[in-house]
Amino acid sequence: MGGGGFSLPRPRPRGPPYFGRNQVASALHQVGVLLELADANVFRIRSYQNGSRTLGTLTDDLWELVQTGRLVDIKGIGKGLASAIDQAMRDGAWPNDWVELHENTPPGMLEMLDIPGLGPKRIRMMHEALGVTSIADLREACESGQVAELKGFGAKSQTKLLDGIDLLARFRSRRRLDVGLMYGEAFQSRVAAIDGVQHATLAGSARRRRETIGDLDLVVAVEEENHNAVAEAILALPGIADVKGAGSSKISLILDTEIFDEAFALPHLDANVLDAIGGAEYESMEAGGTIDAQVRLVPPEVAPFTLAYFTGSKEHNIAMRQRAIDLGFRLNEFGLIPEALARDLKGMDAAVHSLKASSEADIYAHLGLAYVPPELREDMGEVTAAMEQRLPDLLDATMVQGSLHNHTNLSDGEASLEVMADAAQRMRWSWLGLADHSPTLVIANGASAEDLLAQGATVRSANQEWAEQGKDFRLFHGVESDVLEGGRLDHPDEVLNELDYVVASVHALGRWRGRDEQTNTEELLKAIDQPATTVLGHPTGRILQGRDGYEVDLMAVLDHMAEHNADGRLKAMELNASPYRLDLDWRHCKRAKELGVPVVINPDAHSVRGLTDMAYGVMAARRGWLGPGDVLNTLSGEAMAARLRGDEG
DNA sequence: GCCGTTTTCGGCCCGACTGTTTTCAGTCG
Repeated sequence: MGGGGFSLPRPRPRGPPYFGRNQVASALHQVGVLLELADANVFRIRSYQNGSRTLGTLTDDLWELVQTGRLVDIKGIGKGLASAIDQAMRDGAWPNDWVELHENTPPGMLEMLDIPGLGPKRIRMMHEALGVTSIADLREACESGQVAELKGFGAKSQTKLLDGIDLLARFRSRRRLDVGLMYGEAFQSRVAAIDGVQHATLAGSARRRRETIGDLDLVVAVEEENHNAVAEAILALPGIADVKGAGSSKISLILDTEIFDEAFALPHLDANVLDAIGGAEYESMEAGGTIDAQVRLVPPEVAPFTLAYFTGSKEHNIAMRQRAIDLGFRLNEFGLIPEALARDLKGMDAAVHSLKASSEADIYAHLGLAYVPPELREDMGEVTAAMEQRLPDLLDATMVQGSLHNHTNLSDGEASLEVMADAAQRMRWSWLGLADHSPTLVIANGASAEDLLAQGATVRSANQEWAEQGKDFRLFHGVESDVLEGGRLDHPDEVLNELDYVVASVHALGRWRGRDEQTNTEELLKAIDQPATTVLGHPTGRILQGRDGYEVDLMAVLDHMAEHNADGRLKAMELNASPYRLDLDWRHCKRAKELGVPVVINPDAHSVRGLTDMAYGVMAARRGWLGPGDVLNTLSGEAMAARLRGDEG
């Protein structure tokens, strides 16, 4: 994550350690990709990929493991990787062969990996035979007919490559969760309505509620004899821009906005976010956008296995397969088959011997596992937890009583305090926090101290009125303060002391993205140490599909916040619920929970409709293993008031 | 390159589809 370009991370100015955990993970990922293009052993490639993944989610202090020689204790890090990491962190230089791989691989070959249907093997073949080193070269080679003459290629491959290049130029490869779910739910309901379809279920990353969705997976339960008729009906649906492939059990499509009954409309966006994702150009692209979809047609008795298989993730499936193998079974999209009966049989032939399952829960039960909710299927320890019956009870949207970070028309929100409060009550919340922008953020009409304090008076009188009416609803009055040089906040203490809470957020992305991880982390820690700071807002500043966040060691930030909380000072981490942000990332939610750092899910609403973004925040929180006790949003108005005052319990 | 209550060597998840082949390699999920 982060960093942007594809080059080995540069050492920190002060060391050792010269590299942080994220930088080592990034280097391993890059070497994995470069090895693919270099035609290396696939299992060697996988080792680098596994290593990168492991370090990306490692909670132990990597530098400490290096110093105590315990790197090899990490599962997936062996002698080879350990010695490379050890040397790099101590000396500030990556291994020579890694550097050489980079130098010997033209950057254009990396870009070609994004072309659909083209992988490392054929990129390499074209490189060696035709000297193709970029997408532009590839287009030329296709147009002049050279590619079709290569062994293993033909006229069709050549045409598909040209199509793929066009597709790459027009569309992004992944869609945000909110957009992906819109397409997915529209497609699912159209397919479910076809005669002969028993049920159609959205699987894949959409069902796991990932922050972005690559393509839609739809598992469709249909009796065998109806497969052909249903397949034909699907291919005749509106909104199919292209058919990439259609077999007896699998259909691969590209959907466009014709899939929607109503015209495709974008939500209101604040200027900041719109700018980061490309402004008006983005809006027109989104309105003309597409998404890939894979449909699997299976007999009803097989559907639970297919659904589990295509809900994934790949890593979760590998862990599940391993569990099945350990128990003497073979697990695939057709069934859970005792190895003794399956023997040499393949696919559906073997599946006739499968154990029965009427739902996914049965499959987990056959394997001695508790049911794993889709959001957790990422191989982040959920299979082991399911084995030991210690999966968390997850948060759900009905448990939410309020949120802290929302805007009114005092700064850049659309609606007044009264309208926002009314909307929150209609959502059955019992409290709402208002945190308008501070003066430094001129672009967002940051409010002066005077206006802010006047808003506080309005809040108090509104609260008094509700109390007198016996209504269980209250407003909390805060501010979203910019984090300034040296981690200072944007108002003097005497102003901040008048407020219920302070959300400290970084907005000067230009400055923060130009600096190294260590400097950013130190400045963020200082902002957290300010006595008035209650919440750290959108902690990395990322805009999904728009821009990377600034570099920061969030594990260190969370450790620091944990110390404050242990000493009785409330320092909460925001999970910004806007589908354009979903920042805190779910991987770090899990860490916050382990450390006892409270998370507060905030829609960062700039309008009444913005409050409904809360739903995406809850999805991300579930992915991060958070339960009702891990977030502030489930507290009653009274309990929340006590937490903000600093009372115990 | 990693890993080992069958192994320090020989495995490493596995099936569908496509386009090129006439038995298979590449790509994808």
